[in-house]
Amino acid sequence: MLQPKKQAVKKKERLIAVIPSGKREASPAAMIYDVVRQIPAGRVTTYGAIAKLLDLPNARMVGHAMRSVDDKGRAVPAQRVVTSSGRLSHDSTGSRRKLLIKEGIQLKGDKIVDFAKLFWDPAVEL
DNA sequence: CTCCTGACTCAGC
DNA sequence: GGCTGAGCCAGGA
Repeated sequence: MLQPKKQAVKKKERLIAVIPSGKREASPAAMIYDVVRQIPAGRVTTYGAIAKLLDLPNARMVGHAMRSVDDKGRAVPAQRVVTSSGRLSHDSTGSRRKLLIKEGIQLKGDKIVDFAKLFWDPAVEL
């Protein structure tokens, strides 16, 4: 999947500890929001990484969670979440791309330059 | 409650 | 590197 992975250690427990009590595993979406919110500016992660961290069988729900959040106007940096190929998906107006660039991330078209270096692995960093 | 859709990913060509 | 098809689930209608 991803090369820069140092150690694919599951730190689910640790992550959950960071999540405000009350949410927990009430709904997978809630945990996803928390993870995404912890992505530092200037770094990016993938749907798959998050899905793996939370032991979700498919990364699709991560995207759906983002979508829902977006509709709700939630404060979640969805622009820092990309596909496993390091590309932006469904960047309707290119607004996400702009945000990333503003954070110092270089993009070639819809693909992230040095994706491997900018990749932020929640399982390792968290 | 059932059906449909979809911010994805992986294996195969 | 790119395209195609299939699998996976949650949330909305």
